Amino acid sequence: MHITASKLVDALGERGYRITMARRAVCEVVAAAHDEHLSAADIYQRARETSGTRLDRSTVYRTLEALEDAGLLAHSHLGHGPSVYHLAEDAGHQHLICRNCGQTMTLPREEADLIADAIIASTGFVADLNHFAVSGLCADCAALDDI
Amino acid sequence: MHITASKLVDALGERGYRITMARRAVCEVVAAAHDEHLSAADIYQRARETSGTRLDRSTVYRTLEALEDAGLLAHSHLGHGPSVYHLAEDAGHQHLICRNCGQTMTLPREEADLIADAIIASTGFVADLNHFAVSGLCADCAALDDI
DNA sequence: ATGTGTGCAAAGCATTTGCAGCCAG
DNA sequence: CTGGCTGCAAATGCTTTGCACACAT
Repeated sequence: MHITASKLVDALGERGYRITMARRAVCEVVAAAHDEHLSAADIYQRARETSGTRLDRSTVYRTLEALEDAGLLAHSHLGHGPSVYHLAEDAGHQHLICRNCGQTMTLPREEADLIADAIIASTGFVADLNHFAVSGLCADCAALDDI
Repeated sequence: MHITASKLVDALGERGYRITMARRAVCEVVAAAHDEHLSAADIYQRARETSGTRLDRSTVYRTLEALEDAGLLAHSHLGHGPSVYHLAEDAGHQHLICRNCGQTMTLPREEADLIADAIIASTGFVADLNHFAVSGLCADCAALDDI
């Protein structure tokens, strides 16, 4: 099951954050977008559309920061573009982004966990895979071998 | 042995790039900085100091681009800051950056290769580890467990 | 009432681009 | 001599910040 917008809002409330229209709007968008890779700009645009409210980019950033602080949301850096946000519960996988075609895919959680375990065993470093993507060539582009 | 500035310059020449003062200056800095993580701003500053020449940021970026195009240089994204550049021959390891103390360390090449192999086996994706860092907590910060 | 959250505007930072002149080939 | 390369300046894209007012508590 996926977390609902009201759960996000409630969690913010419990953390001492005030519940406002702007925050509600951002929570709706974020909750509705499970699995999608939304940039701050995407969230801003959708939040404006769904809630006719007047809403500023900076408010979106501040709300996303609050959600991250509350441990409900996380952002990843997929490539050279803007950061993308996703629910914390959707985390744990590793993003793979093809430097040739730009396609992004994911490495399943179990695989990612194996890698994280290997890194811990060898260095003691507790890796938070999925914060940064891994760049490379997808199977299709690698097959072209003329990159 | 490490590559020298003149080898970098020569390689640019062979690729059809013209040899200029600006390019020489950038090559000196890059060749002298093996193993260091230099941002474009660092390179700009050092290149200005070492070669009294007048030099512009944009020229540095353009030269770095030329060096990358020639396969001599690569850049990595270590964190939220600027990209860092290093000689292509120094690549192959995976950067680990602690989200708490900001310290960066490296995962040895053999470990990184094992991971890359696991990713290929499971998805066909040819990972270029070391382009993006892995975020997480270093052993020391993880031990604090109050993050 | 009080101070947190808001929109607005402007700054910030890393990087890119347009352009007219310069210099390597 | 000719086009690639330069410095300069300005623009870009994403994100952050300062501020006075608004509103959730």
